[in-house]
Amino acid sequence: MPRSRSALRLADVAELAGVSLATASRALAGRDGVSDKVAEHVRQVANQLGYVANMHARTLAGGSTSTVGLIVHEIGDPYFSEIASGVIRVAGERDLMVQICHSGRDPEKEFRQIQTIIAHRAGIIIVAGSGYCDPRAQARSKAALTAFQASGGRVSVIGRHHLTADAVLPDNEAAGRSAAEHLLSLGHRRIAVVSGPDSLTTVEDRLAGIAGAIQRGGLTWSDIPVIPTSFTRDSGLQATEQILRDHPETTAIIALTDAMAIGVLSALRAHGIAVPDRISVVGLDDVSVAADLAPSLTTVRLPMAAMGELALAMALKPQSQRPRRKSTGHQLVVRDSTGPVPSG
Amino acid sequence: MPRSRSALRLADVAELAGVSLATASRALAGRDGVSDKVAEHVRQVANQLGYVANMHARTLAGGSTSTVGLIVHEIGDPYFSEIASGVIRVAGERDLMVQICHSGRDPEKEFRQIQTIIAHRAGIIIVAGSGYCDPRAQARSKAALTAFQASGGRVSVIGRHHLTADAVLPDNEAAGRSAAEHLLSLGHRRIAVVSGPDSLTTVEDRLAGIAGAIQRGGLTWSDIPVIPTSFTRDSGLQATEQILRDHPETTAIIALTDAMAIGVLSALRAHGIAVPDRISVVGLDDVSVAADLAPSLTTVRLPMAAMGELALAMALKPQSQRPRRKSTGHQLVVRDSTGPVPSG
DNA sequence: CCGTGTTACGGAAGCGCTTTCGTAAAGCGC
DNA sequence: GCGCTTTACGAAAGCGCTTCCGTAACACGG
Repeated sequence: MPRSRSALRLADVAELAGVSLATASRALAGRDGVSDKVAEHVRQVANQLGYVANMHARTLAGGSTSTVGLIVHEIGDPYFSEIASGVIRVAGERDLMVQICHSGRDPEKEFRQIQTIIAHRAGIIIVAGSGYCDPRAQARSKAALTAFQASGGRVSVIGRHHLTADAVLPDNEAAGRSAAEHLLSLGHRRIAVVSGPDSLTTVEDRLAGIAGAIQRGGLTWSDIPVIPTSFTRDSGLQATEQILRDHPETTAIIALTDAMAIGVLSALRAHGIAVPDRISVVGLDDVSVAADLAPSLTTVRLPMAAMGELALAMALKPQSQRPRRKSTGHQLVVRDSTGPVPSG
Repeated sequence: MPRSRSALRLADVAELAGVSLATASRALAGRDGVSDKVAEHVRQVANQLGYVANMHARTLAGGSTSTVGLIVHEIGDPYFSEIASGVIRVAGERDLMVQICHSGRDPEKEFRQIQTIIAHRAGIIIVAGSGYCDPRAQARSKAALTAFQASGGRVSVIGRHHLTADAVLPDNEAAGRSAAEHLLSLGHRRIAVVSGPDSLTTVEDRLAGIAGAIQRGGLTWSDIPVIPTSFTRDSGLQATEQILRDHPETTAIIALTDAMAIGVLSALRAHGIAVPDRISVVGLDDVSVAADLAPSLTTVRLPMAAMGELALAMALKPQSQRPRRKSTGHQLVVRDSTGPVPSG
């Protein structure tokens, strides 16, 4: 698309204010070397003219970059839109722009998006969402981000990645453990897990937490049916069909994300199976609708918006010697979808 | 934040390829005036070096802008995140970046965000979400956007605004009518409306549709309790409390958005009121969880993602003589939250 | 063989800003 | 009053790219 040329340049402001370009620039940037009187005058003229500096020129000239790139799987997914909301909120406070793009959980596409963001000379790149268990999947992205950091860019990631960058780490393992322990404490022994793509670290970690709890509960992890699918409602639904067919004795289902848990509930409702009387369901994430489902969903809350805020806040600080890592809390939220194991 | 200086410039590529800056630029832009052989060679060198052009320099130099600004109320709101998803999808196909910011439904903040987007020299600005009934509320935004268009920028809005720009118009009035007619056809006569801020055109339009249907149904619009609140779940919840208190004979509630309808359902559940046996509930929008609530929510579907796609698609076409306006469809989706008026 | 197009490329002028450097004016002690 | 530093400002050099213009090199018809 064609460039939009706003005729209004700093030169116009300078001329009208009767000062030089340099002085005008300094005045507007709030830099010193200009008397308060002149500075104020320039600012007034600029304001009155409705002048807005050209970011491109400003950045090119060696000023500062004021955009942050955010890569999410898909902004329509509540998990990511809540993270984005946190990022945008913090960005708004600092007058930064947030550029969002979709990775579609495709390492290749993710790489291309990173390239684009770098081309746009963002100062900060935030990668939200799970990393890949196989380091090779993200090798190119990693190289690009490392180069980006080497040249002064800041990177922070949300979730476990094979990247040397500041990281916000949702405690997926503890969250998984928490979900499993909750079911165990209710007496459930026949538990099934609706899992996600096993290439993702998030899946790996959550499963690890669940496995740990299961074993500590005296059960054998390998006896537990784990259905790998994708992180969507429909996958949850289909996985549930499979569980009902292959493991009819199941009394509790853990879905690795709330999105899938919604599908699980939907499938159970379609089959007329009472929740939690016959089967208990627990999710992970606590997306905002979890409380409004019926039965309301027992889940483990991860503070998505806060994670977004934190990720940007970390990136805004100067790079530290070694990458910072902040774990977020998690919190079991018991609602109506879980109950004691059915007697009999 | 400091600028990230990638040492890699087009000059480096040109030198390594043994051509001039001009030729290198042309080769990479795919412009003609370069032999295929040389062009291919330059492209290869660039690729191998991992060169990515500096957008700022490119834009400054009179190239084209490749960013679109999107203003939403709040990206965490499913209504807007679905719109954003559509915008980002189309943008991705064209290698455009999408900058998202929050207006918070505050005209002043909206104006500031527009300024920022303009400063970033976006070529396209998309304003999503309701306009304000009072033209003065958006006067400054309007002026800024008009100037933006005058200087070659493209603007499209989603929802009815007092702006001369291409518009995607969700048919709010018809949607409202549809919701009301559905309840009337089920025999409901004692209907209450959970409304939103009456400063918004969306509210005005949806109410108008409802009012029309009500009157055509032989009822008096002014007899219908309309509770103005804000567009949130919690407002829906509180409004419902008020309805139950002040209008206990109500048999059906229309919530102007699904978010509020979720709150309505929640309040009714808390009071142990059967839906739809005692009270029917209908929402508007059809956000993706509407189908998974229990009872699943009868609502009127607006194609949010498609609206986002359309808005960007329109803006990508050259400006037309008179602003284009595209109405979107709407579709009543009958689910379990509505039923015949209780006998007795 | 000359004039005229045509093609392929290089030189160089900006795009609008920041920033370094230079300089005039002002302030200071003696 | 003279030299010194300090302050307030202007001139000009880029930042990395696109694009206008100029110029060889070559092909063509007459």
